[in-house]
Amino acid sequence: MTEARRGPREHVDSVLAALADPTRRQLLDLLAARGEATATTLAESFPVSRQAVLKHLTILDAAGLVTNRRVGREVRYAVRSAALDSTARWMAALASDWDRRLSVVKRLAEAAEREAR
Amino acid sequence: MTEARRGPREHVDSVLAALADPTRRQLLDLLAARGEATATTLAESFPVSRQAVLKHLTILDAAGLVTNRRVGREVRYAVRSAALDSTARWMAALASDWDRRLSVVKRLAEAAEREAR
DNA sequence: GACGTGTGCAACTCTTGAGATGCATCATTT
DNA sequence: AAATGATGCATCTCAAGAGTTGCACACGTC
Repeated sequence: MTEARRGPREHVDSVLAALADPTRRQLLDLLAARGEATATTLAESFPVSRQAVLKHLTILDAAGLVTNRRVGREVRYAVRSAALDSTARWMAALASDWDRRLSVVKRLAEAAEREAR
Repeated sequence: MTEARRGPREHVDSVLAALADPTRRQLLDLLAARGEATATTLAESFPVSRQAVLKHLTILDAAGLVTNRRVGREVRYAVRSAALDSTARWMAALASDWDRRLSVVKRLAEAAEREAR
């Protein structure tokens, strides 16, 4: 179940929730450094249990930030930058949207002040 | 205490943690629409109490996403897009960094395969 | 200076999520 | 098919965070 189909809103939601945890960000960094790794391998270079790592990987997978493929008896995970990239774009758009609205409010305030004179 | 001085790492951390909550994102949207508002006013158009709104505003303030100024006996909050913008840049940089590392790993894998032949 | 309204603080409840443990299961290897 | 090593699942604990309620304090107004 590698990433379910969802609207952009829920997508952003899950990515932000996934990135909110410091452990998951470290995990992503480690994964990016190795290219591909299993939950068991990752847990060895990590201060938490394999099951904890697996939970995080499941969450990251639901957010579309990682993918997994089965190779023999092991499941290898890899980073998937697309979801992160789209969320970055969303944030940038939101930031500029705020700026737009704020400048509008500012203009209105100035107009009201001129009116009051 | 409008946004403490911190390194870029902790900054990103607090922004992501702040944005992880859906209620806070709605709150930011509402704030951006009004330009400026008090915790009491915001709570009136919101399904939560004033204290709950205030808590969220405190967290958003710590993340640098809002500012507050005192006007008479009320405290008015406003959106501050700078922190969001810088976090968006951080995410985009991270995404491209992953891409870079992944392509390196891919090249190494191909080289190893040629070697094996 | 008294009254009303908005803000600030503290304690409490309740849910969520991180982490651990134990055991079952499934695929390779001999 | 037996043994080994990896994954998968269920349950438990514990701490953090969202939300509420109640009350004290501060600021403008009459």
